[in-house]
Amino acid sequence: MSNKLTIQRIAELADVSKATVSRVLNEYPHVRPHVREKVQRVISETGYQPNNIARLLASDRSSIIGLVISASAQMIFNDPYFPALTEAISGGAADNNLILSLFVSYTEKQGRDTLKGILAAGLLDGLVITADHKGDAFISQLQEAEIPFVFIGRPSAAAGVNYVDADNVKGGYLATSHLASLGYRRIATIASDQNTAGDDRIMGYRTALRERGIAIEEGLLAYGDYTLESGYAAMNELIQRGPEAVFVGSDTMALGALRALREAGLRVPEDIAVVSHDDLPPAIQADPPLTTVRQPIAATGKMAVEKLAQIIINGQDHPAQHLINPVRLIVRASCGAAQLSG
Amino acid sequence: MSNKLTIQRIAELADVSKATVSRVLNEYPHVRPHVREKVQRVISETGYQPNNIARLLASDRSSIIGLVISASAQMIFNDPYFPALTEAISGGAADNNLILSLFVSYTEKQGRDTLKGILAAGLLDGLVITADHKGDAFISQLQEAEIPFVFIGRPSAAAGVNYVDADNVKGGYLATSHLASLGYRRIATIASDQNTAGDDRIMGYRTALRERGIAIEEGLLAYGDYTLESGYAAMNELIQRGPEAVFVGSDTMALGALRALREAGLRVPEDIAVVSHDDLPPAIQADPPLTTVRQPIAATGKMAVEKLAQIIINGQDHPAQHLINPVRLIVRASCGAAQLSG
DNA sequence: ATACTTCTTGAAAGCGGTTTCAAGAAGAGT
DNA sequence: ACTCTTCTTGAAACCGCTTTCAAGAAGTAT
Repeated sequence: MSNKLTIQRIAELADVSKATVSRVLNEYPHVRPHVREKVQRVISETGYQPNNIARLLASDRSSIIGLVISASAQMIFNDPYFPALTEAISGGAADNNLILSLFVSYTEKQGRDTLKGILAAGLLDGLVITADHKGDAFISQLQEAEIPFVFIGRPSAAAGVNYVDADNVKGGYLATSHLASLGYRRIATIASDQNTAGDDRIMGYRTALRERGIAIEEGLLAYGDYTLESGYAAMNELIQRGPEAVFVGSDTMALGALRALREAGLRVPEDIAVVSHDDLPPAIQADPPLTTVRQPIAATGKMAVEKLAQIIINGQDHPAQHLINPVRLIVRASCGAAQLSG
Repeated sequence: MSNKLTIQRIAELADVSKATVSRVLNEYPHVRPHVREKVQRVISETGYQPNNIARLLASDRSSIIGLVISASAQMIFNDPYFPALTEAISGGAADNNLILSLFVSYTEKQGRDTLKGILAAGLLDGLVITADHKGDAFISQLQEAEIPFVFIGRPSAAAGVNYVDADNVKGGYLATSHLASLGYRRIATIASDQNTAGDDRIMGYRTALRERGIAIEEGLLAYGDYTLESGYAAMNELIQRGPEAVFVGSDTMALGALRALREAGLRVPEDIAVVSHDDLPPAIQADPPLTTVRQPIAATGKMAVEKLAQIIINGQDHPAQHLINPVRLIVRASCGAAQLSG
């Protein structure tokens, strides 16, 4: 309604055909420089903005991608991970001239329904999927719909699926090795068995211990679901086992672990060292500040969108790509390293 | 591409014209029940889904609404407020058959640019705007574009603007009155002067004190920006003044305040009582659990979308509506009430 | 010059719906 | 039985842009 200008009007003003205006708009070759300039002048003078909808209809592309977040409410609201990721993806979409639509669901079943609706509507060019569960149920649905998609976080059935992930094995390895190198031997871990990130971090943990010839004591492995509460509960369990150090699978769970330790009268790092994972704001705010494995969330989000944009334009590549982002250890006070060296 | 079915094909199968199929699709009257059923049968048998884009082009409506979040990264990542709100709006959009697009910006200037892009693209039917600043700059831009919009949180220039907000004055009033009724006299507050929510809560605070005949001591007012850190800093300032109680403008800032108190060796609620605002998860997780004013974030988000949907369909109403959601006090341990009564 | 290519360009045919318009069918009133 | 309304319905125009196709213009090789 605000936009009375159509391509037809511009064509008239520039004294060419609609087709030529369209060519200029889409930067096609085969337009004489002289004509191209004239059209561009008219466009900028009038402030003409092509109608996207019409464009989409004619070109069979919407430039809208969806971000599907399927995770428990607990997790979405208490761990800054999802906000951080969402923000990165939002920015990435803007950079790629894509509109980002957001779909949030709390359970796997709800996620499937949401997805069904999205796919049926057929408005989206592609999807970025991220879930706190293994989410394989989504994959067949997506593949059937033949819509381009990229996962964030490796799905457990990853064959043929494009995904972007952090190097979680390395993350668990770095954290654990760091603790081991500081001389700790009884190193516990609080991980998650809900998704592959948790599995991978445990694998890194095991590898690090094995490499150092430290026997793995299954009683030193506890599980949480990324919430502060679960970290608290898991730590309380572990305390019985008298660990010297603990690698916690997320900053938020580490906050819970710290609370459990404080209540038990244990000092960090003097009585027990803590290293966590993610390096989100809580890590710095914690008392003591957490030594943690930094995960490049912003880069991950951006890469996912870029990969998706590329698939949308060029078609799926074979084989599917698995993009793994490097992680690195950020040393703060909770591991006791500063204390030892200082 | 997956969808080879067109309205034309359905028309052929049902042995009617495209126009009639369209009428059935849009639930228009003047179609014989018998014909309507036949068409519906064909539609459900084939699983036909009308092409949205085409629909939009023809009907000049996109069914896409935007959510513009303009707030500092600090705030978006550290306060569950925005995730909670986003989730509610996402759900509300789904309920109203609207697609939600997300736009995040960190600064007011960036927000204006984002908005400019959105408006120029002309793809959206309406916008929900929420900002941590007073954000009035957006309003003229929106009004010029003649796009329907609803604010969440009262903009300072609210005339003629539809908005949904919590009853912040009441929030400040309830919190402060509660503390006063428990016998505290030197009641401090940590508020924000960045947005109207903060202003309103302070107003409620002042009113409550005035009503009880408690003199207002300007030194007992400190300011924060909704981050944990700012709550910590503000509390440290206030400690000098020896308050008996403090009303903190958000749960997250209260967490910071609690830390400052703990470090100062003050016990909550024995040495100083704390009441906060929002009742988001941190309030329960805090130690001690926070007495806080519950703000119906989910309802607010939902109402905003519904209001927007209504404006999109029926046009702007005059005068603009201001929807204020009630708040209520949730009593937990941090105010000392339980202790007194138990 | 002549015959081919290669460029440029506009006309027109979509894209898949919605909406207008007119006409035939059915119902109402006298 | 006849006229005037009100229902139903299909044909066709239209939404605003992209893309195909064909033709005229320009450039090149003989």
